[in-house]
Amino acid sequence: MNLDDRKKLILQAIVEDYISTAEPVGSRSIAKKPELNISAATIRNEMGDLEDMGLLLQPHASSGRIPSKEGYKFYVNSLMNRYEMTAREITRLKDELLSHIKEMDDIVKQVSTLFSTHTSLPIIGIMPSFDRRVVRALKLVLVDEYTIMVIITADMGMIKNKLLRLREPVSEEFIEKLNPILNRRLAGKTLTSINLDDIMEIQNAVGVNVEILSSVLDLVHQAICEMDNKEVYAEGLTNILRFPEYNDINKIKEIFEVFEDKKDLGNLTDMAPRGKGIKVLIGGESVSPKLKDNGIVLSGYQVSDDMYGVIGVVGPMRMDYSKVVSHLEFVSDELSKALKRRYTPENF
Amino acid sequence: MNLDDRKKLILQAIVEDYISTAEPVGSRSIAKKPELNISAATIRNEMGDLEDMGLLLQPHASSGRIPSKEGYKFYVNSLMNRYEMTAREITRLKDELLSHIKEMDDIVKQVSTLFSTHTSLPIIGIMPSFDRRVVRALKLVLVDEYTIMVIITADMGMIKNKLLRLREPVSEEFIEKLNPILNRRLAGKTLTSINLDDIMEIQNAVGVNVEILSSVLDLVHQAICEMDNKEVYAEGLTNILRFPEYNDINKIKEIFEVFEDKKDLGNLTDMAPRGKGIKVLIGGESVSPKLKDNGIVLSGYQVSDDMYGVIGVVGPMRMDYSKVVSHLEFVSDELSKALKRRYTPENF
DNA sequence: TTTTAGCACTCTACTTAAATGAGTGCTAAC
DNA sequence: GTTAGCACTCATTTAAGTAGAGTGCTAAAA
Repeated sequence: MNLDDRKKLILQAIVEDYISTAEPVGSRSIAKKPELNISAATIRNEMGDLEDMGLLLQPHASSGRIPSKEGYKFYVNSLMNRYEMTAREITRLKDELLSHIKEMDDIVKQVSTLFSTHTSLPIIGIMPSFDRRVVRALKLVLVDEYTIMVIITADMGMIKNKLLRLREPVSEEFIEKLNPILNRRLAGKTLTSINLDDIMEIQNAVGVNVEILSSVLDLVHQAICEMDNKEVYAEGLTNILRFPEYNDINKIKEIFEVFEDKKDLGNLTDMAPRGKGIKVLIGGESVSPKLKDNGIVLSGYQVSDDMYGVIGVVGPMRMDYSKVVSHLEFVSDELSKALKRRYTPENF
Repeated sequence: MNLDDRKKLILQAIVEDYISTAEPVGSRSIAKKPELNISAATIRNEMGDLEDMGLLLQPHASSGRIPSKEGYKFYVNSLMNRYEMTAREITRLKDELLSHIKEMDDIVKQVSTLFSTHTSLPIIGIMPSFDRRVVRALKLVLVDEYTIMVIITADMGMIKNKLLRLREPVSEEFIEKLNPILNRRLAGKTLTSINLDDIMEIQNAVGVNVEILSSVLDLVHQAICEMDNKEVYAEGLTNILRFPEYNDINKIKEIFEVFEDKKDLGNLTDMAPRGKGIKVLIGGESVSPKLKDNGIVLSGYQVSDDMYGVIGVVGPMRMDYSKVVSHLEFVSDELSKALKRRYTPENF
């Protein structure tokens, strides 16, 4: 798509006007801007061209124009000015984040909540997936005679645990015998690479007490599988209700359903940039058809080279991308830093 | 409040009509009912009386009547017929519950979700509070040199755990020394009764290694405090949007805010009946002012004599209390049974 | 060739008025 | 005490008219 400078200026003016007013933009209101010294009639002609090119839409014959999906995309990719956060804003945001984060284990959820109040927009936070982690140690603890806790320590200091309830009692000695075997066989593997074969092998290696061993191992395997589920937080959804595009109850229903189920939101992991950087989705149909009229600004945050989570801002398609992008960039960066600090080996 | 039989019949008819239609009820539509053989004019007179008594309201001068808050209360307490679930319904509900519950630890959340789809109403589930539990054992496990896991086993087979991240490394021996001391001092106490004094006492009793001990003990204390937070689940809130009373965006905002924050919902614990039985709240202002126009049907479910959680159904004040009450009673009962089965000592 | 002023035309949103109808309250008769 | 009848009220719907924002097109100006 190639536009001359004047068309670009006009498109930009229309998009920004529409973003801030939510009303279709007419030629006159653009002509009034002092920085553009063009008559309304000329702008009308240009608008007609932009519409032909698919960048603008006319809700009805005698109304102003609104940006089309393509129009937003072009704006975000080529026209949008970078919003520079003021020193004030930076301080405020930093304060908000730092002063309210209580527990490190819960940091992604908390940052999502705080950032949601900050932006008055819904925020989605996805925990880094555990699956690429290399198992450092696996510990079975006998809690009571029918209950074992599996504690998996992976690299980066990630720790997960799970309770196993058994049908038959086990003894302390059994656990103590099993522990070194499990560790010898599983340490050094990534969680995803541990499969039933490994488990079977261990079973064969031990030989004794087969019946109970197999049920324990089966549960360990289940536990491992469950652990690589990524957790998805969705915070501050009610904020979306302040937008006039959510005057319609069916729209409200749709978006709340997506956020209630959360399953589709997991798809965002594949769409966010791995390392630094921001991705803007104009229309979230690739996440869920119900998000087709939304804009989503995504960022990956990093804990280590091969471990990243996702944090994203959801709004109507008509959202202040420029501002959201800078703020999200900042938050995502702070989050990465905090997590790196937390999970860097030196800190252990 | 004393009503003659005819007034009762009329009030009941009005409430039930309004519950199913959401439209103000006129004298004629009541007069048409064959079981009442009274003319519309008479009914008008009676309606006037019922309005004077504060049981009915007239939205505007020439409209039909709707039940007032008092009207609903009277209906629920004195007029409502018990809804008997059909065999079909019972089978269906049982199937739904049994076939979908995967993990016992998560049962309350899952039952809430399932029951919410079943009733097409929002469900609130509150986990039994841990605070009355008597500590049976407390186990510190060294996960890595900077990380300890506290596992608390209480009576009824309840188990909770928490990670403690330390600033200084600790040794295996230290943990092994601490474990029996902690157990000796804390076992047999209820979680709420464990306070800083106990912790201080232990610290004095040990004496050595004071600095690190105090931070460990401090964290243990924190962990214990955190554990008696009751978890609140709120599932299927979007279901509320199908009611015409939620055509108003501000109403939607209000109720979603309550459910998003969840803090106020914790108040429900004090309002639910302890043992068997159902409590109906007409207007939830005692929970949160934002729920003043809602009806809430509550039930306690029991794990043991002194351990109960809450499950409740939220709807508009105009909801089918009769049906909801029976279904909730049934579900709450099943939940109690399942939990008792799970947490009964014989099963360990 | 490009830009602009002018004007007729279109379409929505708002206002006003009238018609509809559900439902009441009151009165008088049963 | 009950009921039929009737005048009255008020929300809702329908229709018509108006205002206003904005366009597209044409013809003149640059």
